Amino acid sequence: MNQDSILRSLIAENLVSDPASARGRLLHEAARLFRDKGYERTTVRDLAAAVGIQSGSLFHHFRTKEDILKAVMVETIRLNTALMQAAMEAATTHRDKLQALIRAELESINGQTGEAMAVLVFEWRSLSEASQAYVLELRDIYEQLWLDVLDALRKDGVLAAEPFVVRRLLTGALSWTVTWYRPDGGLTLDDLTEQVVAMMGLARAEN
Amino acid sequence: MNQDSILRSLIAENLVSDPASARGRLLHEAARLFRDKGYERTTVRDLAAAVGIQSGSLFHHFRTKEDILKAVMVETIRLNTALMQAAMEAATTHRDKLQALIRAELESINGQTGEAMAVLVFEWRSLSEASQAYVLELRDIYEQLWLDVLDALRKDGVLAAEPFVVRRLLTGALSWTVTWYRPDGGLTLDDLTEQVVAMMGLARAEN
DNA sequence: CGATACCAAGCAAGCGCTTGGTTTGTAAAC
DNA sequence: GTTTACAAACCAAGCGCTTGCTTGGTATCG
Repeated sequence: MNQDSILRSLIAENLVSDPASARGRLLHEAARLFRDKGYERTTVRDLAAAVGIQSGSLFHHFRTKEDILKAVMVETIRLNTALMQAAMEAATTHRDKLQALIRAELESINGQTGEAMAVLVFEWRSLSEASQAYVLELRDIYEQLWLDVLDALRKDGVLAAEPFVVRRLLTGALSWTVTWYRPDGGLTLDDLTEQVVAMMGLARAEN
Repeated sequence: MNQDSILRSLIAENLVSDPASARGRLLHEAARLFRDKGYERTTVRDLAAAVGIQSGSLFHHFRTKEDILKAVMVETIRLNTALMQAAMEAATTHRDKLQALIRAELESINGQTGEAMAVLVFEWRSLSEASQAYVLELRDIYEQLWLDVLDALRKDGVLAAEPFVVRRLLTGALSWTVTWYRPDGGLTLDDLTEQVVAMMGLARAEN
């Protein structure tokens, strides 16, 4: 399953919005605005203008402004969980599975869904507690993917640190790339993936 | 020079505010509120109430609300640059210098100045561009501390990845701890420092 | 004809900040 | 040692504007 077919099957199951639909376009623009200016600084008038409607008309599609933020986050997590799963299943060794996860997360953060992923990281506090709880549940699913692979590497003796600590350190390291990584800067995502693996002392040459 | 004497000499030079002064107390409360609720969600009425004055009286001490955010960030960077420098000078080998820097940054993020450091990380976009430029200048000073040490480790052959990439990955990994690390969770800051070093394949046993 | 998608207008609340005036601390003048 | 002078610190009130959201109505389309 490639990225596109994963997206299409999620749309078919009504788990994410079709980017071509009115709702999908709004969520895409919302992600961009929320990332660029932050959730609080983005007004419903900004959001409406971005898709060419009146501010009041937004509330025909979403009950509240916060619902828009929640939808951005929920759909992003759903898509990325599916992408991670696919990426990992394609790899064989534990080390390659980790590399595949790192690569996939970097792709999520710095690729097509980057705007939405940045929102997920930096606008967390703007969600109501109830919504946070719901999003956290979804998150746990793909966190487990990481922990399983890291546990295996630990048992292989190639990872010296605690898996759950490593995962959290990696979450920070990879999320943070959104603030500095630019694909046109002479460093490809593959390069960056290798750098992360190298920093962990897991570079291929040493294996 | 211990932490306290560093703080006192910065106060004497008027580079950071005395925590006991009106200004110092306000900045402390502001850091807490900004971290807990975010800059935008914190009103000048919240800030004033936190120090027991009327909202209008704030503007006797600061020209604008943004000036308060800027002051929190600037003073935090000044203090931490001084702390980093001191921590590093106390160590001898390159590896120990790196460990000292990691330990010092974790302390900054999760210790006394943690609230202000979290603001520095998460409220960056709320600063005007002019203020951002000014804060960035201050930041460069201590980023160079890191790069020098990482360069040396690279030349020693114990670090396989690019120093500037490693620094950015570490920035993310360490900053992110503010979202999950709790000192009462059975993991001390020393433990955490060792975990970071271990993740990089630089654990002492292997040296 | 009924549902869906939208517009035009505006409301109530909350926002950062200003204003004019009062209290408080300090130190020289008498 | 009281008086005078003055600035710093603060209050009470509220202004002008923006905010998220509502309302009542209209176009579009199967």
